[in-house]
Amino acid sequence: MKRGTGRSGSSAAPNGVDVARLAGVSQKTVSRVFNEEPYVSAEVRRRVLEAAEQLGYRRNNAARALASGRTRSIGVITLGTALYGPASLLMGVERVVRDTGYALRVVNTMEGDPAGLAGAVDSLLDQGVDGIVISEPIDEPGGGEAGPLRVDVPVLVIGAPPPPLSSPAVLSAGGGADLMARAATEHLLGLGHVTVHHLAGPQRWFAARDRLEGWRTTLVSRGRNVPPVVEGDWSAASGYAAGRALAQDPEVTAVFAANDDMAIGLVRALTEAGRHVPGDVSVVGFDDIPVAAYVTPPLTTVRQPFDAVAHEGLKRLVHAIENPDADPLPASAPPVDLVVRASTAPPPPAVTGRSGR
Amino acid sequence: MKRGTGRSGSSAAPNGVDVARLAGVSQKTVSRVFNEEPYVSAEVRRRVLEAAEQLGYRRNNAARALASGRTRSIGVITLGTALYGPASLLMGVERVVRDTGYALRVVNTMEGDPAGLAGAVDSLLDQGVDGIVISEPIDEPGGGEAGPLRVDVPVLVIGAPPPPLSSPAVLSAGGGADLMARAATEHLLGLGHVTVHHLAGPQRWFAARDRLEGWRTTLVSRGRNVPPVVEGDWSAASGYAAGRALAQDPEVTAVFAANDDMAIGLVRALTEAGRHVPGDVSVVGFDDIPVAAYVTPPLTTVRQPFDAVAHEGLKRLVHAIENPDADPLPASAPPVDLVVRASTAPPPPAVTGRSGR
DNA sequence: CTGAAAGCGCTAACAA
DNA sequence: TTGTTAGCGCTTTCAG
Repeated sequence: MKRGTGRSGSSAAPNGVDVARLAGVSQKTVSRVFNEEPYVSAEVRRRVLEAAEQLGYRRNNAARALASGRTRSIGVITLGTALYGPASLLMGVERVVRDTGYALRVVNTMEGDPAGLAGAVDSLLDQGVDGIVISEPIDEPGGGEAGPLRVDVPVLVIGAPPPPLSSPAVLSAGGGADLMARAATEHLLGLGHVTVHHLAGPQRWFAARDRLEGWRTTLVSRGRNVPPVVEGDWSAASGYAAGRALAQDPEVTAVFAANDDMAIGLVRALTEAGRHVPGDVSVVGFDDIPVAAYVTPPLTTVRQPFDAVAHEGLKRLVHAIENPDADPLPASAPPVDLVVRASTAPPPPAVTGRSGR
Repeated sequence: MKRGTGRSGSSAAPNGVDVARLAGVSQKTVSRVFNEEPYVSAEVRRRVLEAAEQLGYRRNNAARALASGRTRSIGVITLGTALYGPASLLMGVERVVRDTGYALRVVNTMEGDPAGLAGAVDSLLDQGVDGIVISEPIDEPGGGEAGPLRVDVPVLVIGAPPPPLSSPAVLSAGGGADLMARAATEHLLGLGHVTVHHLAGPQRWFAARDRLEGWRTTLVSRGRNVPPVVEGDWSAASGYAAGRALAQDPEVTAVFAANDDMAIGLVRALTEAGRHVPGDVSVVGFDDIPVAAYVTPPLTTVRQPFDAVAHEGLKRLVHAIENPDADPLPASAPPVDLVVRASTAPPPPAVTGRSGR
C-alpha cells in the first residue's frame, strides 16, 4: 500500500507524524501534548500546537481506540418513541454524556423489534462502547429465554430494575415512581374522595407497573376499596376510550392516570359525557408535559425529574467505567414533585356523604 | 508490549488470529468470511463461523475503521429539546440509520451553547463519522463569523436551507413548511375569515420563519390585510401569553399558530377571556402532536411527516456517502396534510366587538 | 523531559 | 479459492 508514512503531500488528513516533523519533535511527543501528559516543556508544547493548528491536525479516534482499548463512548438504548418521558430522558443523557467527555451512540428497540434488547446490546457491543445505558426497558415477548445477557462493560438501567445480565457493574436509576404515584393518590384521597380509580399504562412497561403499584398500596394501606384497573397504551386516544367507559360509572369521582396524554384524553371523554372535571370527577396525570398547565382544565400532575435522574445515573456509570475496581457510588432517590392545578377538587356533595362500602 | 499475537490464553477478547488458528485458516480468510466476500468455500466458511462462535469472537470496530478509513457511522446534531417535532425526527433518523447498517452518534446543540453548531460538527468529526445530519439548525448568536464550516463528509440538513459549509455533498430535506402554512391559512380564509393572525415560533428557527413566510404570502396573494405577527417560543406558556393579548382585539377571528403547543396555550387564553373557540375565534396548529385530537376543542392542525422526511433524506445521504462521485439523488417534497378538527369554523356573524353566542 | 520501537486488529493490494 | 505482506495512526513500554 505504501502511502508513505507521514507524507507531506496534502491530500489526506494529516497525522501525528506530519505534525511531529513540522514541529521538529517525535510523534510520541505530539501524542503527549494532545493527551495533556506531564513532562513536556512549554516550548515544545507550543511548537507542537502550532504545527497541528497549521496542518489542521485532528487525532484519529479509531487509532486511539484501537491502541488504547477504550472508545470513550457510551451507548444508550431507548424505545424509539417521541413520548415526552423517554425523549426527555434521552436529551438529559446526551447532555451529561457529552459533559463527561464521552461520545454518545444511540440504538432504539422498537416495541415488537425481533432482536429486542439483546439485539440492541449486541449492536452497541459491536460498536465498542465503554458503557451502556438502557432507558426504560419493557418486558419482551419471548423475554430472556436465552439466559442472561453477557455484557463486558458497566450498564445503567433507568426506570426499571435491571434485567438478567452479567456485567462488571449493573446500576439502576430513576426509581421512585411508586412514591410519586402514592403522592398522587393521597392527594386525591386527601380531597375527600372515597377511592381512586387508576388508568394504567401498558403493563409491559415497568414504569406502568410501578405507578400502578404505588396507587394500589396507597389504597390498601388506607383501607380503601381498590377498583378494577383500566389499562391504556400511554396515548390520549386510549385515555379517551377509557374515559368513555369510566364516565358511565357514577362511583368514579377520582382518577389517577399513569401519564398526562392519557389524562388529557380521559378528561375529554368525561367532559363529552357530561361529567365535569373537576366538579364531578377529579383527574391527576403523570409527567407534567409542557402543555399540561394549559389544557382545560389545567392538569394536576406529578413532575418527573428527568434531568436529575439522567445526571445522577450517568455520574455513577462513568465512575464505574473509570474505576473498574472501586465500589459503585450509592444511588440517590429523586424528589417527589406533585403539581396541583385545576383538574382536582373535592368530590361532588352527593357522593361525599356515602361511605365507601 | 508483546501481548502475544493470537494468544490462546482466555482473558482478553479473541481476535481474528485466534479464530483463524482454531479454524485452521489464515486470518485474512476470517476477514473474508465476516465481510461476506466472495470466493470462500462453504466448508471453510462453516469452519470459521464455528470457531468464531466457539470463541465468542466479535470484530473490532476500531481496527476496522482504522484500516478502512470508514467508521460506518452517521452523526446527528439536534437541538436537545424534547419538543415533539425534533424528537420525532430524531427517532425517525435513528431507525433509518440503523436499517441502513450504520451506527448513530448524537450530539446536541443546546440553544445558547457557546460552541454552537461548529462545535457540534467538530465533535462529530473528531469521532470520525462518515456523514452528518443536522436537524433543524437555528440561527446562532454570533452566526458564522468564522467563515464557512469545513466538513469532509456529506451533510444532510433537515428543515432548513444549508448553512455556509464546504463539504463533498450538502443535501437538504424537509422543506415545504411554507406550503403547509399556506394550506392552514387558506383553510381559514376558505371558512370566510377576513384575515388570519399568526402566532409565530421564535424567528431564530428557520422552521418558524418558513411557516411565517407561507402564511404571509398567502394573505398577500389573496389581497388580504397582513396583521402584525406575535412571536412565541414554541411553548404553551408563550401561546397563552400571546392569547391574552390577542383576546383583547375583536378583529381577531382566526389564528394560525406555528405549533400545537402554542395553539393549546392560545386556546386556553382565549377561552378564559370569554372568546369561544371556534365560535368566536378559529385556531389552527402545526405538527399534530398526539394529544391534539383530544384537547378541547380538538385541534385543527397540519401534520408533519417526520418519518417520511427522515427516510427520504437519509436515503440520499447514504447514497452520497457510498457513491462519492455519483450525482446526488433528487429530493422529493413531503406531502401536505391538513387535519381538520373542531377548532376552526366560520367567523361569527358580527365581527365587531361582541363575544360569546 | 524526550524518543525509538513494538504492537492494537483489521483491511488492502498482490501473489500463489 | 486462499495466503502474504504492509500498513492505518495511535498508545504503550522501555531507554535515554
